Amino acid sequence: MAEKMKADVTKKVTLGDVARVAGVSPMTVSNVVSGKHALVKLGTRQKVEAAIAQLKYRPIQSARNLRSSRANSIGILISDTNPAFLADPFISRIVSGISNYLSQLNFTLDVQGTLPDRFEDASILRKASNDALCAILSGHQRLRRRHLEQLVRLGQPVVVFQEHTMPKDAEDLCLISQNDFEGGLLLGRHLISKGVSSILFVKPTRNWVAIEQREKGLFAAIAEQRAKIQIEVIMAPSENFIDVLNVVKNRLSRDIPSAIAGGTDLIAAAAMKACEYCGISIPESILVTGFNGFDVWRYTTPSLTTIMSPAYELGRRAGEVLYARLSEGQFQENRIVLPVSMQLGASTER
Amino acid sequence: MAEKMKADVTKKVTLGDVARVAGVSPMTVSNVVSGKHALVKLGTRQKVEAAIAQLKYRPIQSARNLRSSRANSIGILISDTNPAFLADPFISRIVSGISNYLSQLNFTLDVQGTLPDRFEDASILRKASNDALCAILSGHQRLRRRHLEQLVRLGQPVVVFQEHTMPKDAEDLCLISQNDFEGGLLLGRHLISKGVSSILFVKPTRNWVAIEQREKGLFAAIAEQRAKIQIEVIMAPSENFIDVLNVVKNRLSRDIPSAIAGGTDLIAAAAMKACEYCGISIPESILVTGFNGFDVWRYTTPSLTTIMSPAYELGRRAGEVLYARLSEGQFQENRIVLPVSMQLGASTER
DNA sequence: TTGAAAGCGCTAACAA
DNA sequence: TTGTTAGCGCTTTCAA
Repeated sequence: MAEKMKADVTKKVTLGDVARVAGVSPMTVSNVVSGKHALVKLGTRQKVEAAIAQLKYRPIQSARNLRSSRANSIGILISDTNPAFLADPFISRIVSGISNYLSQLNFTLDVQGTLPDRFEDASILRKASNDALCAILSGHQRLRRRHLEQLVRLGQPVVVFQEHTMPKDAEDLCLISQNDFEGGLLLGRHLISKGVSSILFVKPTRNWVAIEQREKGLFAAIAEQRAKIQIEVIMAPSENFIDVLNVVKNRLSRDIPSAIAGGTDLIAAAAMKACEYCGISIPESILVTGFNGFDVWRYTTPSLTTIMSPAYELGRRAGEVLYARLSEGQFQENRIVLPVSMQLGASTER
Repeated sequence: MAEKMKADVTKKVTLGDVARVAGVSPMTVSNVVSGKHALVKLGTRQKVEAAIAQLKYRPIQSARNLRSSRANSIGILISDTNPAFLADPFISRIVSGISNYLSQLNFTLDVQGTLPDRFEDASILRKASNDALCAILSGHQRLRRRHLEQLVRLGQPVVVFQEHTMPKDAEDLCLISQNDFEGGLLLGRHLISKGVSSILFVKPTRNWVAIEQREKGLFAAIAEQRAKIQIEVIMAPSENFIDVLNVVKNRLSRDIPSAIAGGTDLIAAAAMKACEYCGISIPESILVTGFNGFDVWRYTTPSLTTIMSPAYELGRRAGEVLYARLSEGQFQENRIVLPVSMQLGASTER
């Protein structure tokens, strides 16, 4: 008896149990649970709902998935050298955006991080458990290209963020990115309007595509204005605070450009510290801009002029596009580029 | 013929297909795929592995899960008012930690965010698709308590972060938190050692448990030293930068305490801006401390003395504890509290 | 060490 | 509007 009671508590409740209690067939319960209200008379539905509540029935997803051969689940694989891969504000916002969008559609989001050189062994790639995959790549161009091709070869819908080169025969792939070029352009125009005569662009040695685009945008702004502006690019060994600080301090000991454009907000923040250290006041003696404003720009002194990233929106769009792809059988677009906007701060205010 | 080829490409490869190609039974393939190497002769295994590679076979998770009634999956439900719920550095580190730990065990992590008042309707709670659940709660004490009880009633293993009160009859629950009290204590002792005579603790109106603990720790440090130190607590309507800035500016117009302890790093950063605005220099005229050092402390001017949060480790421990729970049938401990450490910055350096 | 049989819980397809 | 039948792809169980 005790044995039996324990079993009652432990054993999972099935559709059949609900059907028995409600006095209907399993199929009717299935229709209620799946929200196919048109197929079930109101009174029947209420009986079923009562039985579901009484038994605390929760559908076993794996059984639904197996039978319907849809997982109602998307996976996202994130390549990053930092074990706390979600700590990157760009990444965390993308993932939040896609997660929220999918939750609302009753989809699950499986999140997995990987080191760039372990990408190909990621367990999420080795089992078929998601209807589609997303990825954020990192590492050198060649490596990212290989990973992109591997994703395409899986033969399922794929969305990749912040990549630009589309592999051949990749119909079931959609690339989503923000307009980094435009961001560089906006900052360049802004600095020119402030009358700068030289710009120092600071980027990490390992420069990824977005940084390249930002740099190109900056150059384009200068070309566009036919302005006689010196532009110099220096590289820090990493995006690490101390590394950037030292490189910039060292560079500033030579002479003082009229503006520093950081490849990212964190680079700009470290550059600002370098200016402070060298006794160069911002914005009086030098202007500073960042890129991808999330929070840092608020906390720097002075507050930082930067480009606002639509990262959350990137994730949401990925959700939309994937859901449409799964419903309609193919992507409507294979490339989506979202606009950015400039956030003015005190660091260029004069 | 074209039809058939298309079908070949599209149709999913099953265990049976692999078995046929390898000339063995499905059971043998299953044993190879599941890594049960002791049960399969080396030569057989190699044949099977060749067939798997040739067919690009990936096991259908839902079928495995259904048959074995284990999902190899953990869900995490995060209650937060911010849609970009992963943008919080504490949360993003917890999730990264658990994700990495589980990936390595071939477990999946399903991530879902929810507004605090929608918690109970979260789709992750309405379907049985994970072997266990984690949660990060938010909102008022009563609400969080209700959510905790709801989680326990699901009848599956649950880990909840940063909660302290254990509901009755909750054997299958483990609470994991960092030692916020100790953090407050460390900061309090540090400030006392610097000879402060008054401390202003700044916290949000909506004060959650961790903040309470930090405050208690601060008070305990003072009690411990029998020091004649004034301590005053003020509340900002939110953790929002501008809100904190205004509240602190307003308070500083009255008089200047010898130290400000922010309930979080962001609060401390805003308080520092307020000091700057009021012409009060840090650390000469006032000391400032934060809490939960992730990145902000590096970028403030001067750099901030703060408590380093073991958030990533919290997540990793959750993974460990859950895996052990699933293997052994019960939690070994129902409460885990991880230590914190102090990070000294220039904001208290004198 | 390998294989055969059975069935996990659900829903597609069809029948009534 | 409801019910019946069959089977999704895998692993448990047992037999050889």
